[in-house]
Amino acid sequence: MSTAEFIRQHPRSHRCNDLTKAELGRQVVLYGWVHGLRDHGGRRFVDLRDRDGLTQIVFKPEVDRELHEQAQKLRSEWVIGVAGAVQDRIANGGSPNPKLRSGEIEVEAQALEIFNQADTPPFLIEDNIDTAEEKRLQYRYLDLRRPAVARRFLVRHRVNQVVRRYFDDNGFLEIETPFMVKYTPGGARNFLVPSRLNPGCFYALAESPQIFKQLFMMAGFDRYFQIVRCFRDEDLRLDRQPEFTQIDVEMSFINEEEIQGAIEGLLAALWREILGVELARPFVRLAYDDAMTRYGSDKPDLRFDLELCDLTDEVRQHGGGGVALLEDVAKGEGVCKCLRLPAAYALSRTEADKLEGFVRGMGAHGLARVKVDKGGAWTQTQMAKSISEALRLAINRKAGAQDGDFLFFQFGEPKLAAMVLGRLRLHFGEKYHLIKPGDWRFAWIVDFPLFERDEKGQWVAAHHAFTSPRPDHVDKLKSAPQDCRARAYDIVLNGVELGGGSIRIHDTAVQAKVFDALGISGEQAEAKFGFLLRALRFGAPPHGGIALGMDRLVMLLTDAESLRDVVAFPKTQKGTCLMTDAPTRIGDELLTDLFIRSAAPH
RNA sequence: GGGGUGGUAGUUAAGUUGGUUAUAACGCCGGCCUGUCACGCCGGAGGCCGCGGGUUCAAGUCCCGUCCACCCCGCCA
Repeated sequence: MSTAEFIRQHPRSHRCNDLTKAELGRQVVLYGWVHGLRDHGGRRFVDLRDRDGLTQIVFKPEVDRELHEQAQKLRSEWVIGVAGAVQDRIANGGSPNPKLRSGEIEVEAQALEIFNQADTPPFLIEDNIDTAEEKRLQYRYLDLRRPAVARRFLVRHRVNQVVRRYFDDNGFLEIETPFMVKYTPGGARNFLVPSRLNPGCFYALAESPQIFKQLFMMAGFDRYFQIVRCFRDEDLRLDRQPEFTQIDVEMSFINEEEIQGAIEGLLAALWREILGVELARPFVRLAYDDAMTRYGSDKPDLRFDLELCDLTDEVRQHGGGGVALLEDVAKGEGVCKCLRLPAAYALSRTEADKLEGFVRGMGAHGLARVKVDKGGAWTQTQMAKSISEALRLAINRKAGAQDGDFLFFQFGEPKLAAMVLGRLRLHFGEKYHLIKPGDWRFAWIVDFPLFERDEKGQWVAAHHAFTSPRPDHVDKLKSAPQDCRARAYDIVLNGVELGGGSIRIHDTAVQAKVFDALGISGEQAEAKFGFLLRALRFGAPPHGGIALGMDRLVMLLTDAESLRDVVAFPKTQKGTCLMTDAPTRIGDELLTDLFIRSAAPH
């Protein structure tokens, strides 16, 4: 029988996970891949797999001798169709398999069609394999067959559907924005697309729909969302791909609370429908400064304590306490921060020494530490000997140091000191298993600075140039930019930044003041964002929005270790696709058509 | 651009101070097996030790370079 004939005579009736005792006695047709084979001579078992699950097929010589013979030829990953009867495993003299949804039944084969044979796959199509990711990416279509991997994409699909239904129910319009947009310098690097029709000109691939979604508000669309691909030509990380998906949202006539409420509603719907978990709302709000001070991060993992403390004041009051390392802090340069590891978490001296290398890898100059002894004395390092008693006692008091605790210190540049201890905190959280599974700690990080200094000391927008300052800070834009706070917010979950957004500037006068504070001239602003500024003058509603990292969301919902696990065809750290070999060199003839000459070394 | 980890049968790993024929498990191939589901038993095949150079009587092992993958910093509003 030909494939076409078999499919015509035996159209698929079920998927592998559909069959349970409810279908006993039914004639069914299943299509799928040979997942496993067990040959007992007189009984041949095949585990048939499709995207949903497994069903056991049994071939019996007394039912059809020829079919039973044919089954001997089957091999892993062959593609077959089977028609037969659903039977009770126990009644057939077997035993149920509690690991399978279909584990109480099996299908007694009465017709078999081999649609395709298969080479032996380079790795097993099973959940718990230990194969290098390199190999898995090279044969991604095989990796995607593995049930644990496939499951993540079924969840990803569910997320898409829940998001669409939620926003539709709440009056949001889903409208696409262009991928090929005008290049604007600053921010993330853009991928460029040459314009054949406009020699020497390039489009940029949109790093986000930011400006377009604001223009939707000016168009009066009021509430917008989009599940949209974004492109950034930056270095990759565990949680960063050059193309990624955002759930992009913008609303008019609202404030921070309304946007945050809408997103909390969305996340609650997702957690309810995907995980069956009811989230407590509203989420915690945490000021940026508090997050940095207490957790050393603007995306703190709130599932465990081990908070940092700031010792800058103590060090200054005691003039550095005779510790050479603290002299700069005492003179007013930089900060002194401390992480206390309670005695309950056993850390050997060797392990403590090794942490030095761990923090140096993050750019720290070193890791000063002491061990607290009885009565608040310090031991183990030079700093323990040289410090004045007064400062030592002051630090013990501030840090709450007890006998047997370790204290780890960072001095100097505030952000680096916070980051290093923040990462050390995460390291301890992991090392001592302080995180319990199934704990979802959402938080809104608020009161962000409006500006930050770039490497040249220039003030730049911390979020982006259209972020609204707090109304009471507009007067300080020029005089005290470091004190200006933005109407911006990040949503953080378990130490992962899920997304961020802001209330935008809708007032041309305020926008001009922000540009002025950023040192952007009227002409520069006009050249870069002229169309947006013009739109502001034609009746812009108060508006604001947010974008959520959709891939990261799925990563958290599926407990994936990497963003690559939830992207169907991800790129490697060098931005290549191991399956297709993209990107490739392009010949001169083709480049000539695009008016491009490559300067790459050959 | 910088720091780190790794690369040995199809896969995952072991491989001592440089030494004779490079091991194992799983997978694969052949045979047996009527209730398995990580089936079991018997037998077998399978290697450019990432690539290039160097040291040496001798290199999977030591040295230099390079490529690839991963983690981190910078970068990413």
